[in-house]
Parts: sequence; structure tokens; C-alpha cells
Amino acid sequence: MQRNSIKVSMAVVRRLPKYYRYLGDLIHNDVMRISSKELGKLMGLTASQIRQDLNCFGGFGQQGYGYNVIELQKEIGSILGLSKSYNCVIVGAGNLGQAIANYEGFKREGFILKAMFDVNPRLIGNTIRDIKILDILDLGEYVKSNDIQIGIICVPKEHSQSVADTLIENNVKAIWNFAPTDVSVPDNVVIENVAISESLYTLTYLMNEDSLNI
Amino acid sequence: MQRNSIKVSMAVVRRLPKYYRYLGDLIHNDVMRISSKELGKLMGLTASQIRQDLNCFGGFGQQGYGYNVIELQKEIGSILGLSKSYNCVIVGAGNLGQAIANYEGFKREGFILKAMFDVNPRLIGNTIRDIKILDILDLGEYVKSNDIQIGIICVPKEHSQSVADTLIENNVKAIWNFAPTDVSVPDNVVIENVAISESLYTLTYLMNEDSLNI
DNA sequence: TAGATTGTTAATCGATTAACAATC
DNA sequence: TAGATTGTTAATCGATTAACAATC
Repeated sequence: MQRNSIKVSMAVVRRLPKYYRYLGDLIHNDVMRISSKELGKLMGLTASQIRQDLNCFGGFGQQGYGYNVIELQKEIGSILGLSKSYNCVIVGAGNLGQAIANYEGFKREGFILKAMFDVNPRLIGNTIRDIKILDILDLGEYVKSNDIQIGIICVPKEHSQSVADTLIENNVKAIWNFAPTDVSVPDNVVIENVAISESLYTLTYLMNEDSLNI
Repeated sequence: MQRNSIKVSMAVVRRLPKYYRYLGDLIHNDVMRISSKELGKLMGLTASQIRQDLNCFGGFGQQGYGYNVIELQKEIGSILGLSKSYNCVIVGAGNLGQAIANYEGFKREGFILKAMFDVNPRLIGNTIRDIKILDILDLGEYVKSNDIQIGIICVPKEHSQSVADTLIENNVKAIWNFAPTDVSVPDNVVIENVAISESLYTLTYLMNEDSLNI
């Protein structure tokens, strides 16, 4: 449990999904226990940092033993909110929207894709993995009447903010935005602006880093 | 120019693409000059941080005036290595690979997509935006003989490391990995492991943050 | 010139690492 | 028990913010 409402820093929060993933891999490889030292070596973190991170939420380990992998993964999943399920819609049924719809891990972790939306009449009415593509004009009405909590935006950047606004008006609680522009939301809605190209530009920076120095 | 080989921190580097994007938007809106204060308000950063960040690379501003938007964007693009062009291949021609192939900004910023690769015989031989999908068995040979610098991995995670190894053996300099697992590379190759789902889990964390506190 | 805003140094804040007593 | 490893406090390191002289 988190100690007395001390705010956990975003630096820690953004490492949690990585812990979750590595612990999942360990489970997959039938590893039952792990020390902060071993996990650190695996993930490229210090043992100290791992213990600090985990102790923001509680004492999940045991002196002299380490951590029970299954138990720890379950705890972190629960902290991340992955023990719940979420009704989702994808807005924009192009390649990226379809890629996300097809992603296996999505359903496994409790994300229930209820519908997709698009403007393209050729796509409307089609089905992707049992998921119907609906007319984007019906987005607001659908979101409102189907208790959608998460909206996933895969439309061109020109339309991302107006799609977000429609989602928010109809009580979406979170937006996962893949349009290459930052979408704004009110305080009671959470947002992740993904901006995929940023990691590509970081890559080219690193490719050229040496030649930057004088 | 970077002052005497002082290593720029990754915290700064990862903000550069965002500066580049926001400056591009300003250019698009015909804004010719901007102060660190205004840019900070726009991007949600302090003016002080912006000046600190930019001065890792040089004095691009002018006292009493601010920054010339076009000039600054060009400088940052150049720092990011975007003034060069790069030969790229996409490995995995499913939805995600196709989404990236279709991304407009990709070509605009000097990323030249030379070919795509897949195992699926139904995809091999097809064409996406003039780009041929080739047999993954020919990947190594193709990469070697076509001076490919960047490999983009969009295959299932089980195959991501072996694809990376093939790319590296054939002199790729950078890997942009979308498989949901961390790929390892030697020191002379740069890697960005994207792990898209991590931002989704951060989102669900933030959705549930309040209920975590005691 | 006067006002504005930079570049840069100093101060503060926060995150990471180190150390070690507690304990399984 | 002895060895291992945690949880946690203290020390260090790095990043952000504040302040201000320089200057356009």
C-alpha cells in the first residue's frame, strides 16, 4: 500500500509497466523468485532503485529471499489498474487503429474493445476481429450509452482535438492519443500523447551524437 | 555547437523532438519569432528550462528578441540528425508495419523506405505505396547490398531479437523496435525499444491513482 | 535610449545510489 | 544458526528553477 498519500513520482510510475513486462517474461520462463540484484541486471537498473521503487507501494519482498515473481507481478498489475477491465473505442480505423485492435495483449490485460469509428464509407460496416467499424458521426452517442472509459485516437492530427472533445463530452475518463500532436484535456480526464516519431528522432540523434561534439 | 564535448543528458535529448514538433506547428501558423516564455507556456515547460536546454547546443536566441522560429527549428532538426537522409527497411508488413510505411512525416523528414519484409506468402510480392514487400529470407542480403542504416522491427516479439541480429550482422546502424520486448544490441548500434503498451498502462495507473492512496 | 529577453551562474529540488540494520 | 537480501535512512548526484548581468 502506498504510504499515506505520498505522491509517487512519474519517474517511478513510468518504470512500473516495464517491471510488469519483465516479471511476465520471468513467469513465462518459470522463474519463481528473484532478487532486486538479479532483476536489476536483467532490466539495466540498480538493485537499490528497484527496492526504492517497489517500496513506494509496499513491502513486497522478503529478507534473505527476494521477491515472489508471480505475487509481485500481480501486485504491480493491480497498482497499474490492470486488475480492472475497461471499455474502449478506437477512433480511426486505418492501419494504426487496426494494428491496435489486433494486438493480442490488449484483450488479455482487460481492455475490452467495444467498437471502432471512421469517416471512410468504405470502412464503415466492416468488421475487424468481431469489432464493428461504425460511422464517426455516431461516436458521441455510442460512447455515452455504452459506458466507454478509454478513447484511443488514431485519426490524422487535424482531427485529434475535436475527436478528443467529443469523447470527453461523453464521459470518457482517459485518452490514448496516437495523432502526432498533443491533445488537451480537462483535469478530470487523463491523457497519454504517444508521439511515436519522437523516439525515431531520438534514434537519429543518438546515431549522430559523436559527430555533434567539437 | 555543443560546448566542448559535454555529454547532453537524455532528459534534454528526449525533449528535442518535442521542440522540433512545436516549432513546426508555429511555422505552420506563420509565427516568426517566439520567446522562451511563450514557448514554455505552449509546451508546458518553464522558460528557464527551455533556455537551459537550447544552450546545451548553442546560443540560438537574441537578447530582447527571442528566437527566430524557422532558424531554431532548422537548428534542432540538424541536431536531431534530420538534415540527413536514411535508408530504412520495415521488417513485418502487418498492420503496424503498414501504418508506419504510410506515415506522411516519415518520408518528409528524410527517411527513405527502401523495402518491407514479411514471412507471409500472401504479403510477399505486394506493394504498399510503391514499396515492395520481400521475403524475410532475403533480409540480410538486401540490407547488406542496399546500404540500409535503420531497421524498423514490427514482427511478433518471439522473432524480434533474431531479426535484430540479422540487421546488425549486415551493418544496420540503428533499430527502431516496436515488438513488445527489449531487443539487445552491441555498443556500435543504437536502439529505441518503443513498447507502446507501457503508455497505456501509465494511463490506467493515472486513471486509478486517487484510489491507490490510503 | 528603455524595455525585453537572452545566456549563464547559483540555488533548489528531486531522483538515484550507497550503506546498513532488520530479519527471513 | 549463518547467509542472503530486504526495507529504509542518509549521502550523492543530476536536473530544474531562480536570478541577474549582458546585450540586442
